[in-house]
Amino acid sequence: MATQVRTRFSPSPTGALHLGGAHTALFNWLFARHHGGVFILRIEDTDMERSQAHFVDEIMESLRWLGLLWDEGPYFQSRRLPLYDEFVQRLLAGGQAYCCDCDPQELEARRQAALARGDKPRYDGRCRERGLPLGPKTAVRFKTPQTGVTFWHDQIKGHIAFENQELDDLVIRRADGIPTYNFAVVVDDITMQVSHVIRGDDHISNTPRQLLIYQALGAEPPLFAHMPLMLGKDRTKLSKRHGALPVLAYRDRGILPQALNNYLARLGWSHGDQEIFSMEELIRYFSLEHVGKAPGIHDEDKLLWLNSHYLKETPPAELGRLLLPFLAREGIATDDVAKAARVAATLNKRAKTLVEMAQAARFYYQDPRPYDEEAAARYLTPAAAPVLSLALERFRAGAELTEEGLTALLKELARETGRKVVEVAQPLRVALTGRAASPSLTELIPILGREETCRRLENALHFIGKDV
RNA sequence: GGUCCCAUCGUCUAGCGGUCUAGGAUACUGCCCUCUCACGGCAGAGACACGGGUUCGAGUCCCGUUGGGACUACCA
Repeated sequence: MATQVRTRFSPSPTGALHLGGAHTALFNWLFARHHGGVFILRIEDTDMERSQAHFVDEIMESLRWLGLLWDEGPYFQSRRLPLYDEFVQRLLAGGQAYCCDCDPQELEARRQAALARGDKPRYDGRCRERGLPLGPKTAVRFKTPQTGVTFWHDQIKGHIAFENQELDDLVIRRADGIPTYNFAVVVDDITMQVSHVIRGDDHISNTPRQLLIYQALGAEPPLFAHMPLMLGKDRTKLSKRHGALPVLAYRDRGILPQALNNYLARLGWSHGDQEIFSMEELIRYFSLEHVGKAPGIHDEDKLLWLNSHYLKETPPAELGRLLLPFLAREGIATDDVAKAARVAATLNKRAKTLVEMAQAARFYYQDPRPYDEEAAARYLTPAAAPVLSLALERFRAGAELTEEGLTALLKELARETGRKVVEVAQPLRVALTGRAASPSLTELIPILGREETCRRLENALHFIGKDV
């Protein structure tokens, strides 16, 4: 085994990077970083039909956004074809593989028939001893030992063993010359000197086949670690149907990368009772020993909780900068980072995502009318007019726009109109924000400014039907 | 169907034979704080799938049952 830790993340570009892929990528990245090793990105694009270049870009953009930067690659399997051929030749020469000209369609029909009969659908090895030469219409199959046991010590699951007789002679090189997954992976992991293969446990049943190929090639296999899968609410493999979106969709929903990393890290891995981890802590504490065996169900609520935590932790200046594009998407065009920062500081305890925050920020930038119907009906009543008038008077007269000053003002207004503070605050709130719930008046009024505050109070008085 | 993997609160998990009348987090409920909504604080409810062993002693070890999942391609 290589002395240096080398891990790889090897997505196939047949779709966007989803949560499950990010989970795998994160564990590989953390393991490499923890050991001061190398994290490799390899694109497994041997499925020419379904692979698309733009998915490669999207996968890389997703990883960059998460901060999971790779040290080597991206390598593309489609550009390493001669290498795979070389290894195929070695197996062919050693009698560990053979050519097969069985018709794929016929094979498929036999497969279906076996399945229908309730039999195990496996290749019957009819070309095994025919000694066919490599031709344009021949595939190459691996000669799987028909007896014996193949086993390994999984770094997460422990001892796992398969009877070789359960396996059949898999195709390692298609008739078109393109290697298949199980073969290309082995050749790549050997030549890239991968030390630890950390992947989803849906690959467990591929492992014995790969191990047998390492053996035939006389190469020492890497260590394997099969991590539990992420399941949807219905406990089946996570997919789009579960609302498990591509990584970039989480970005667009206003999820912070740190929240997603923290969430993904804690799914399947733990460090005592700790829930919140900085990337540095994750790197420091991560270990395969503390990765659990049981699959985890994706829990959107927990992600949102972590996101709201990080929203509260992010410094206002940074938050303001992050908020701008989300404001733009709400139709609020502004490049005033300083104001966005002040706005964000009043909203970060009240929002779970940047999208929510941008929506809640609307009143800071736009007239609050039309008022929320229910709120207006309840608070913008003739009975509230005296409060609004008096407030308007004070603001015009230069009431101090500081938190202390405004706190005092609210109390004065209450005393002078003979009401409770809440009874003056709510009409003011609806007049200024259009809604019955908002950040504190004492922090929102200074941001609105004197002029705008007065204008909104006048508008509210007009709304009630009282001239100013 | 076959092979393989898995099994603690709804969910994420701590637990590596005795300290477990099972801990934390989230979600939920109630109370407090309070200009609203949040935040925060406090409290509550909520789990070792079942059955056999092993052991002085089992959530922790073994076997079985049940349940769930993955794989079963000239996809990856």
